[in-house]
Amino acid sequence: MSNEKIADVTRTEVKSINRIALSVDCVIFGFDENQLKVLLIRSDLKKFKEKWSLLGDIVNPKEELDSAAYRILKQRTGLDNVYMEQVKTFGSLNRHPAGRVVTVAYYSLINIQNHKLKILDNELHWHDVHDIAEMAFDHKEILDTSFEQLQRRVQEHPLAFSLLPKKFSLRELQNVYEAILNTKMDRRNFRKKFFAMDFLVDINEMEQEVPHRPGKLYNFNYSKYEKKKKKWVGIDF
Amino acid sequence: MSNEKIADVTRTEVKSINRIALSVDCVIFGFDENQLKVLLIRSDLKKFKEKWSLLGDIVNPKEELDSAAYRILKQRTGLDNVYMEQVKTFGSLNRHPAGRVVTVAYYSLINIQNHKLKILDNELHWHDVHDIAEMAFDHKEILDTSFEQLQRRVQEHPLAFSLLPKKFSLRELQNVYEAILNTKMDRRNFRKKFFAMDFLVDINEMEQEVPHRPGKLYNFNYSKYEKKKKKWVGIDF
DNA sequence: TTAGCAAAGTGTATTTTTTACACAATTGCT
DNA sequence: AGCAATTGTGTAAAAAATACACTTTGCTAA
Repeated sequence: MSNEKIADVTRTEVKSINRIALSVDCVIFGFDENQLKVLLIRSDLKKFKEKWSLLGDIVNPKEELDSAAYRILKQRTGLDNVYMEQVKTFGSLNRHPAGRVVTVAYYSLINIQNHKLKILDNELHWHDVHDIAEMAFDHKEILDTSFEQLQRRVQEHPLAFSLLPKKFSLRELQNVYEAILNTKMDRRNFRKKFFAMDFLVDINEMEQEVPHRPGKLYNFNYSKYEKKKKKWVGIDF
Repeated sequence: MSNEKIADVTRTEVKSINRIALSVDCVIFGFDENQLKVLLIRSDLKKFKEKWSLLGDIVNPKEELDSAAYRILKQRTGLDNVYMEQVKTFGSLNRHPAGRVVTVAYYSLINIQNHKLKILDNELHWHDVHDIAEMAFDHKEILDTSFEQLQRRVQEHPLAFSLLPKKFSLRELQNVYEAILNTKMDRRNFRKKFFAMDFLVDINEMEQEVPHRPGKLYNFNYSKYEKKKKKWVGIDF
């Protein structure tokens, strides 16, 4: 076969015998109790009973891939306007017991506080990313790949803010980085770096109801960031 | 729909009506005349006549995605054992005139000298990556995305060597980085950096038939690299 | 009210990494 | 023999990353 094969069918269609079931799987990350969490559902496949799986669904032939991923996210979390990124496509012949199902993996970052307001499905649970041994299908591999991609991307793009409320303290921000990168950072150097980038806006509010000196709250200024992306300094403590 | 839908069909199959044609497209990079090149074929679709397209084909339902990509590469270049990496999956509803065809993009890096020995198809041509305006389908977008991924990855992994013969001079190596990253680098600092990493093996040979002082030739020591990956220093001149 | 706790906030010195830069040596060519 | 082209080499300056400790603030509980 060669790519003329596609060409031949221009006026007809790709032979139906060559079609393959396509799904999307969403790795939904959240941040709570200073841990990076992932939203999973209890698998109801007999084969995988008691295992957890990612949130996914078959892609409709008339549906964009990204739309399918957003649809699932919306369905499961009630959330809109969420950071989402394609990770990789997994297509092992035997990855799904129902036959050949190729899946396109996405990860997304949500503010878990928002989500808590709308728990739609009590088979859904947040799991500590580092505390997951086995999963259904090849979902552990998908999760691992997504997590690695997140670790890489968070060092070069302002993703951490998607996991936090609009107002956050520097400590919370640092906690996100420490949770994702699984490291400890120096508080002073962390602050220095972020203030030097100059994308944080001091909103003149303080943390409330903390049993110690409250920290200042900040916003992330996305539009300023868009204008001077160049100035983003790698977070690689 | 929810992911129970997949579950329901465990013992049957994903409904055939939901299946989608799946293809792979290969972005095959080579390095020649100090330029980064990409191997394209003249599209024979009427709609895209006179446009160039990537090398691709439909994925057989019983074929792994990676295998399909390797199959195309082998067919078109005669080459085996080539560096290849999945880039992203493109699935716009109208990206292909034959109907819904979702395509998984791969890029690969080959030593163009090897390939020259086996030009199998005279509709194939090497194009300067920066000298491509329009392409068939959404292939320009796929090429751009792949090129950007290559630019990112080459700074963190020893990919450049895949574009060169086994024996190469430091000047050739630097030329690869300069071509991919589209920059000029300082020769002394470049040499310093690579020698510090200590993965180059001086094979005690010199360039032949150059009209000036010949440079030393080196191998890249992959096994040493595998052992101490940590020591790879980002190439970000 | 006050003492103690917990975390916020802050600056400097040291080390490491990156960058800038110029001249002698080698080979092929005429 | 001299020229052209490119290799090979070291050091100093600048920039970035790291290490590190004390004072301040607000809350809590005696």
